Amino acid sequence: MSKFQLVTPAFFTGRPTTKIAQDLLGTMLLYRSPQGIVGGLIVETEAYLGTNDTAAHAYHGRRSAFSEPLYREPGTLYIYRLRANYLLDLVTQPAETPEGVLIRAIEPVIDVNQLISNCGKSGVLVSNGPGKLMQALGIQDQEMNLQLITDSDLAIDLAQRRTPQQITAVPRVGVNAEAASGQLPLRFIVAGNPYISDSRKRDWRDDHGWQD
DNA sequence: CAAGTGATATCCT
DNA sequence: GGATATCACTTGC
Repeated sequence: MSKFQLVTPAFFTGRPTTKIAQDLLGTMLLYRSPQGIVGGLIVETEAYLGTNDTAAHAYHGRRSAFSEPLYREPGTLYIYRLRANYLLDLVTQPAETPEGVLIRAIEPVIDVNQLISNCGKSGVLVSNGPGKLMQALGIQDQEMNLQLITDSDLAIDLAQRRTPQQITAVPRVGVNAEAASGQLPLRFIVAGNPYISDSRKRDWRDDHGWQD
């Protein structure tokens, strides 16, 4: 059994959210599921920058029961439903600063068979999207919403971290290009990884974009 | 109460 | 690989 080095709330503050989003790439997302621990490497994230970000739930200071988690302490889980899907956000920055990072894709690593059977798919379809990765992990409710990651069944392990050869910043998905924040490159990907959502086969690398 | 919204499954070619 | 139908919830009016 390998040693863990789990991130604490301090990981989610002390530097810009854009930096935190990039730091999360290559870290190991773990979930203690009823069937045992499952997990994978984070390969795609998006930064959401609070009240000035037209794409953010907290744009213009909007605050409601729905967006409340964004205003809590760093390391708070923000799990919300978008139509038929559950999405996972990690809250960054101190309380009352409503910023966060959306986890958009992971590369399956721990108990891959369990991840596959949870979603009934194989290959990149297991986790190459924000809703799909939650299905693969087996999270299909909002029980952990508002929990601190350190108090939850989710964790991020730095001991099993891998280093991307190259991080590429591209515009976010589904953000109005006309809006002020539309073209900002706030989506970060591990270049060459097959599990990036909507990635092209020709962009994939044999080593999945990891060093070593 | 109506409008607006992103992700995915499934169909097709 | 591309097009399209289907899904549930939040917010502004």
